[in-house]
Amino acid sequence: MTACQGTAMSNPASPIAPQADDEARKHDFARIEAKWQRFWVENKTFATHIDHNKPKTYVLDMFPYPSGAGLHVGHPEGYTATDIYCRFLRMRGHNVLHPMGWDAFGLPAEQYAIQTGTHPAVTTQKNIATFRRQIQALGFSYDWDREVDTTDPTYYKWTQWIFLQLFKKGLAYQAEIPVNWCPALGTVLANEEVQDGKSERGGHPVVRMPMRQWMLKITAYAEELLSGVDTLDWPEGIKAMQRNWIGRSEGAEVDFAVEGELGTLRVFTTRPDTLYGATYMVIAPEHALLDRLVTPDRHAQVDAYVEAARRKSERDRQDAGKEKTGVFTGRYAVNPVNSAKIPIWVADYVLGGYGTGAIMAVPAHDERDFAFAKAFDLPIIPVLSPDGEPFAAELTEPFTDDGLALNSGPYSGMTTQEFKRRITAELADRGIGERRVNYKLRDWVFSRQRYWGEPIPIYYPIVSVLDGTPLSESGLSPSQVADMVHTDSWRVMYGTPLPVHESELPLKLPVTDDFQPTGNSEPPLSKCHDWLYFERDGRWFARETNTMPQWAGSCWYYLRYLDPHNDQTLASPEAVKHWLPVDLYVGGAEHAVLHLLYSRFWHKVLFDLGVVPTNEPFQRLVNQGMILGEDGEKMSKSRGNVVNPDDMLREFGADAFRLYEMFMGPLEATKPWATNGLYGTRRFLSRLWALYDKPLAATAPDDKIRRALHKTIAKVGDDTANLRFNTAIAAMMGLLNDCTKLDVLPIEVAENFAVILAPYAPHIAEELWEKLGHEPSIGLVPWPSYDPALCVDDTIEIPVQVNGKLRGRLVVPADTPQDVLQNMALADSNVQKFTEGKRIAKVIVVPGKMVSVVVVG
RNA sequence: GCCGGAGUGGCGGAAUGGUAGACGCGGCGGACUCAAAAUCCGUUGACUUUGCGGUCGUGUGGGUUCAAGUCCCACCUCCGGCACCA
Repeated sequence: MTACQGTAMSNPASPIAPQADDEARKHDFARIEAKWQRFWVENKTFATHIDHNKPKTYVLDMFPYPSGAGLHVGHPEGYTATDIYCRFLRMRGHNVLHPMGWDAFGLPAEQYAIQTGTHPAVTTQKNIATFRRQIQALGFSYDWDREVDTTDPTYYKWTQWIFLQLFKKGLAYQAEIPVNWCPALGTVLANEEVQDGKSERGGHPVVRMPMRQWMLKITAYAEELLSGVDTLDWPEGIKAMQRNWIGRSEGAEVDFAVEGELGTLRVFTTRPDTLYGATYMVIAPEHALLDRLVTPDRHAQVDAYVEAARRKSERDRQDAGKEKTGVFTGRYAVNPVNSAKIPIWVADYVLGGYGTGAIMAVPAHDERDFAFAKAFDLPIIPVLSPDGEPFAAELTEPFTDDGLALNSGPYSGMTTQEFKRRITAELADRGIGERRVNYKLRDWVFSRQRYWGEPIPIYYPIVSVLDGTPLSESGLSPSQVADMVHTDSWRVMYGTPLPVHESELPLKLPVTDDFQPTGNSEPPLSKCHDWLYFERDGRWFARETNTMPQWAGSCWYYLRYLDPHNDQTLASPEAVKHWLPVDLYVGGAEHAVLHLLYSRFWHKVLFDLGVVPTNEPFQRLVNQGMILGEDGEKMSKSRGNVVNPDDMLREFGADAFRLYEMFMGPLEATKPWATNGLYGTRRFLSRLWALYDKPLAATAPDDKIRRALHKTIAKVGDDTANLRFNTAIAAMMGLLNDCTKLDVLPIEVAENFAVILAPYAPHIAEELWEKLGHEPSIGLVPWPSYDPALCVDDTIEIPVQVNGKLRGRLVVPADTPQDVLQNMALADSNVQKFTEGKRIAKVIVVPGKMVSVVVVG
C-alpha cells in the first residue's frame, strides 16, 4: 500500500517551498478529469457486452437534439442521474447497457440552411461534435461504440424499413388533410407557428388547405396503448396524460330520421339515457351530409357560416372560447324514441373529426348544449334528476351527473346505468343504433413538406392523363420527365403507392444545395429531379417527396443501441431478447405524450411482427424536473438567465458540477439553479482531497468512525438504488465532516469512501484510488458491503414527551428495557416539572424510540 | 373547468406516524493575514430567559391519535398538462 504522498510537512522550509507545495497538493480537477476521461475512452472501460452471468439492466436517456446552442444545464441533470445509477449497478454486478446518440433530423438545421446556405448535414455534424465533447467532458460512462445518429443512412435505413412494415400491414395510408399553408412564405406551418390566422414569423396570412399526407393508423392500437398503460411503472401524471390523450369513451350511435326522405343522420352519444331530452341536433360544418340537408332558403346563411369556420385554424376555432355560434339548416329530424320533431343546426362546437360529426343536443344535461340552447333560445327539457322528481325551478345550469330518469316514457325512474344498457339494446333491436366506443386519439400525420428528414420509401407510376397508360418512353432525362409531369398530359399516380424494395434501402436523401421552399405546396425534394424521377423496366416513376417527421427516428432508437452495427436487421434477436425492455428511461416531461405514445405504438407493431419480445418498450420511466434560472424563471435567452455548462465546468470541474446537479434536490422536482451551490460541492471535493493527505493508518478505525462509515455505505447504497441522489450526497458530506476531525485516516475508511463516491464523482475517485496504490478503474470495484450491526448506535437519545410536548431527553444504551426507560423518564427533573401534582394516566414506551407520558388534572 | 404534482428557516432542501429543519448555500462571530481572497473553527427558525428552560412554528380551518410536516375531511395558493372529444 502506497502511503499518501501528502505527508510533506517534513519538507525543509524554504520561504517559498511550503506555498508551492500547498499549490501542488490542491485538488487539480482540470488535470485529473482530463486524465481519467482519456483513460476511460482509451481503455473502453464502459464498453458493454452481453453477459448472461449477470442480471441485465438497460438504462436509457432521452437522446438530445443537437442544437446549435449546445448543451444547457437541464440536459446533464438526467444524464448525470443515469450515469450515477449505471456506475452503481455495474459495481453491484449488473450487466449494464447505457448508450447515447443524436436525434439529429429536424427543422432548425433546415432553417439555418435556408438562411445561410450551409447544408443541414454539415450543421448537424458540427453540432453533434459539440454535444459529444460537452457530454464527454462530464465524464459519463456511455458505451460510445453504440452511438447512433438518426441522420446516418445506416440508421435511417431501418427507420424506412419499419415504415415499409407499417405500409405492408395497412397501417400507413394517404389522406387529404387540411394543413396550414402560408402562400407568402411558400411553406406549410405547424399549428404552433400560426397565430390568429397569421404566420408567427412575418405575420403573413395562413389558410387551411387540404393536402395529400401520409398517415399512420395509430388508432388501430388505441385499445392496446390504453390498456398497456396500466402495466407500466411510470409517474401517475404521465400515465394519466396518456390515458387522457387516447381518450376512450363508451356510448352509442343512434340514427335519427331526417324529414323529407333524406335518410338518417347518425350521432354518437355517451348519454343515450338522455335521448328523450334531445331538443335539437347539431352537425359539424365539415359534415358530408350538410349540403343535402340545408333547405334552399337557408343556403346562403349556412354557406357563409361554413366558409367562416373553414377559414379558422384549428387553434383559432378552439381559442374562440365558449362563445357558441351556429346556423339553423332549415331541416328537421325525428327523435326515434318519442317522434319529436327537432331542428338540425350547424355549429362549429361539433367537431367533424370525432364520433360521427353530428350530435343530438340535450341542453338540460350537457354544458355545451346548454350554452348553445341559451344563446339561440332552444327548448331545455330535463329528463333526469338526482331523485327522479322534476326540478322545482327552471334549470340555471345543466345537470350532468347520473341520477334517475324522468319524462322518459317507459324508462322513467330508471337509473342512468340501467337506462343506458336497456336503451342501447333496444335501439340495436330496432336496427337504428348500436353500442360504440370512440377515442380522441387521431391517426398520426406522418409526412412533412421538408428537406431534412428521412425520405419516405414510396414511389408512384407516371401515367397519361388521357388514357392512364404508363410513361414508358426511353431515353428521357429526369428533367424532361419533370417538364412532362408539369404539363397537363402526364401525372403522378399518387393513388398507387409502391413500396421501395427492402434491398434498396436506405433510400438516401439526395444531396442538394437548394433547400429553399418551392413556393408552391410541393416539398423541397420535388426540385431534385435526378432523384425524384427514375426509370425501371422501361417505365418512369416518381418518388414520394414528403419526408418523415422528427418523431420517426426517435421512435425506435432504443432498439438500434442494442446492435448498432448490424446491417442485416435493425437489431439481432439475441440482442433484443437479452436487453429489452428498457429498465429505466429518464427524460423530460415534455415528451409525456407524443414521443412516448408514438414509440409505444411502433414497439407494439414490431412486437406483432415478432421483431421484439416485449409488448412495451419502457418498463420504468422517470421525469427529471426542470431546472429554472437563478431568478426562478424558466431559462431562456430572452430572460438572460441561461447557465452554460461549459463555464461551470471550467470553474468548478465535472465532479463538482455533477454533485451539484444531484444535490440541488430530488431528481423529479423542478428547482432553481444557484451557482453559489457549486462552491459547496467544490469545497466538499477539496476537503475530501485534503483528507487523503492525512497519514494513513492500517489499524482498524475506532468504533465511532467505523459506525459512521458503515451507516454511510448503507445509506448511499440504498439512496442510489432508489435514485435519491441528493440525500446520498448529504450522507457523504456528513461522513467527510466526521473524518475531518481525525488525525490519521484509517485505510478501511479511505478505501471505502472512495468507492462509494465513485459513481458520483468518478474522476476524483479514480485518482484517489490510484493514490491508494490500486489499479484503475475504481468503477470495476465491487460495491462495499456493510455490517448492519454497525449501522445502529449502541447509545441513543430517547425523547420524553408529556402530553405530546418534548420535556426531556434520555441518553441510554440502545437495548435499555421498557420499564427502565419508563422509570428514567418519570424521574427526569424537567419531566417532573410537568407531571407534578397531576395524575399519570398512561405511559407509552416505544423501546429505542421514545417515551410518552399522559397526565391529567 | 378537468387531470397530475407541490406548499417546511433568508435560500435549495431533509425527516419508516415518534426529538421538525439533516446536508448545503447565505448570514454572523472568531483564527490565519499588513490587508483581502481562499482556508479553518464556532454559531445561525422566531420570540423570550443571565442560565436551565419556556412559548410559537411545516399554506388555511377542522378531525383521528399518547404523538401529525406525515393519516382523514374541507378549503386556499402555485407549477405542469389537457381543454367545446358529445
